[in-house]
Amino acid sequence: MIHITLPDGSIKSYEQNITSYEVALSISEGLARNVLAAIVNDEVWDLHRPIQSNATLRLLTWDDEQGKDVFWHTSAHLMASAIEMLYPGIKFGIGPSIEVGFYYDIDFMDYTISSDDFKKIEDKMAELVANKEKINRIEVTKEEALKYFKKKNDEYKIELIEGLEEGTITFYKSGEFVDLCRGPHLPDMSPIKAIKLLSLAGAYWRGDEKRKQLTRIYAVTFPKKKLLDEYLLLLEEAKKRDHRKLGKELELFTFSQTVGVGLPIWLPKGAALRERLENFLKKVQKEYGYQQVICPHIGNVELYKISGHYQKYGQDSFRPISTPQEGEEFFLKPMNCPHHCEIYSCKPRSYKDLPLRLAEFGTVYRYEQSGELHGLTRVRGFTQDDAHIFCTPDQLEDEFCKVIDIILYIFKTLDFKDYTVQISLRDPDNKEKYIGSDENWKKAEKAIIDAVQKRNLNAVIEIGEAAFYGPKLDFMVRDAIGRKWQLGTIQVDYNLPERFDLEYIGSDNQKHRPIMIHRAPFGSMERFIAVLIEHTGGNFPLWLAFEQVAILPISDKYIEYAQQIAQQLENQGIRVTIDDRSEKTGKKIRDAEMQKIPYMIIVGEKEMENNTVAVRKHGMQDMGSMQLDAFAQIINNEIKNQLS
RNA sequence: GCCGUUGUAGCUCAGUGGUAGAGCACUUCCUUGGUAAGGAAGGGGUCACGAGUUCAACUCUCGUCAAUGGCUCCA
Repeated sequence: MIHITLPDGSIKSYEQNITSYEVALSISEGLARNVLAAIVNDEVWDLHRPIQSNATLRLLTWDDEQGKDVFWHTSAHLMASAIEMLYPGIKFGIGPSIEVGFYYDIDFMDYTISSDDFKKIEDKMAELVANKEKINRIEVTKEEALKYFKKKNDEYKIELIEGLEEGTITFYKSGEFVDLCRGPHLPDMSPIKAIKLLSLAGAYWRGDEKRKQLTRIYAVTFPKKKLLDEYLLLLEEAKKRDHRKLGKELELFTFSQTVGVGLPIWLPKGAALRERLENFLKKVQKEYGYQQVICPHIGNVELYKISGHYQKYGQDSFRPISTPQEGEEFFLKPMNCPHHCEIYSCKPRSYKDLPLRLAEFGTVYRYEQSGELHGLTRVRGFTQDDAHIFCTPDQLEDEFCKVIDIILYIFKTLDFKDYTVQISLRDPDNKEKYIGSDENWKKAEKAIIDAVQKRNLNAVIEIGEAAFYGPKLDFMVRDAIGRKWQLGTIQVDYNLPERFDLEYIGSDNQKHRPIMIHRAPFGSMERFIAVLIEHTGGNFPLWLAFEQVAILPISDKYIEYAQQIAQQLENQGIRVTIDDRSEKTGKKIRDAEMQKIPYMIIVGEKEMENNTVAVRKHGMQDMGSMQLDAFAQIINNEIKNQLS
């Protein structure tokens, strides 16, 4: 007999070689129906793998991330199996599960494939599911494994196997399809009830742009048809919220091929939105002791040689511009920090001046590969809500914490309730990618970790994700429909102060080196607004809306009354537009709704007589009539609540 | 930058080897209407750009540019 410890702490006795599936069955039939895999002693196992000695066991279902993982990983095999039957002789790269769904990288050899073929593949997959093919785990030696794939002439799998250690290698076989795989997998394909191939893309073998490009097929599967329908609905919703689409419809920004690719142009409504966000942040920063500065858009090459950016990025930047007479070279400003270092060093600094917090909405220009450009989220010219804090070592942690507070306050105000935090550290095995001494890196990394602990943030640590000059703390938010976006960033930097030879006189009358914090709560205005558009679906909070109230006179006779009302609201700082077209009320309402104007007020005979307004809120029905003052108070209260 | 897809009116899209269409938007006129589209008329396109094939190209071929889905990259 062996003892199995379950997650609730209970211990049950079973015959040796019992499987997780049998344990599930012994608990309840329903559980056995839903269980997908199991965690045996912290390792994910197949359900039918015998357990030989005492163990802890956690059964995985669709509700567990790891359960989904197994489900999708098995689905990847299912897809590969179907594709191999349809296109014999093709070769397979890798086929992992991803956050939602899975993909498989395939070398289609001489076949051409397009999304028109998806139906055919889906049908074949469904056919294999209907066969209830068992999936078997087979243990082989490395030699056997190599022999199998050499016979198949699959150089990708051969390369993968060659990279593995000597010893047992596992294959998984379902029907005729055999794949190199660590597993685990579902016992058979039958739980896969809904299948959808999503897209087709090129992907370099092993992510290396010098190697062959394979065809990647993205797909998703579910244990219930309903879940697939929900997911497809979510994708549709995401399309509706796409900031590129809404940006056009709401006239926020545009792109012009003549101006240049990746260079957004802000239209009046978008510019107003951006300005409001900037003013909001400026006000917060002022309270936190920041001072605004302004720097030019270009900087002498020398500046970037000092900062180290020239050596690191000079070749990948826009080419320098030069003066006609002297031939001096200038770069378009790719970041603000070197300029801010020059501001620091424009006069001697005392410890009494620190912390010095310099903020700038600095527009920067970076050469991004053409294939990378995407709406407002990846552009060649953008404005950072940048600031650099110069402080003493003693002040570092406190300053860092204050920056965290600003970022969290912004998230709260803009209704990003769900966020995660990532600490990005240096890859210690790849030190040549970074500049600066080991000692400084250690200090900087410790400062971040300490601040995160002090603010009780639940952060994940990523090795090798640091900037080349220092470690950083990144904030990711989840938007209203569950997608993750990277926004704010805070970075500790010991290197630039050294490179620019920044100093302050301490209380000991000695020279000391300040530490620098780079930080941008929004990241960039462009990117942040893109995320805000998708988060809100274009329904901006009242305080940010371009027009807060649309006044809709029922007919021309009431335009004058509408103008009186507009004047009174404008006197209170409320942004108003009057729709004085000779259209019917239904049409005016429809247009105001589509423009996502937060409030409409409809005025006609009744309102004019009683000196009232009929209010309608965006996305809602008629809210009835009220005095203008009462309405203005609703607006003002709503704004006050949003900004509190 | 690489691979795939796409490019027709301001927007969303149909269409054909014989020099182009719809809806919305726009202009004008009629209508003065009470909670998501009132009616009529009109203007608007070198069918992304450049070459080639053809009697003839918006349509077929090649190239360029751009958009787009990914990959690589991201101070």
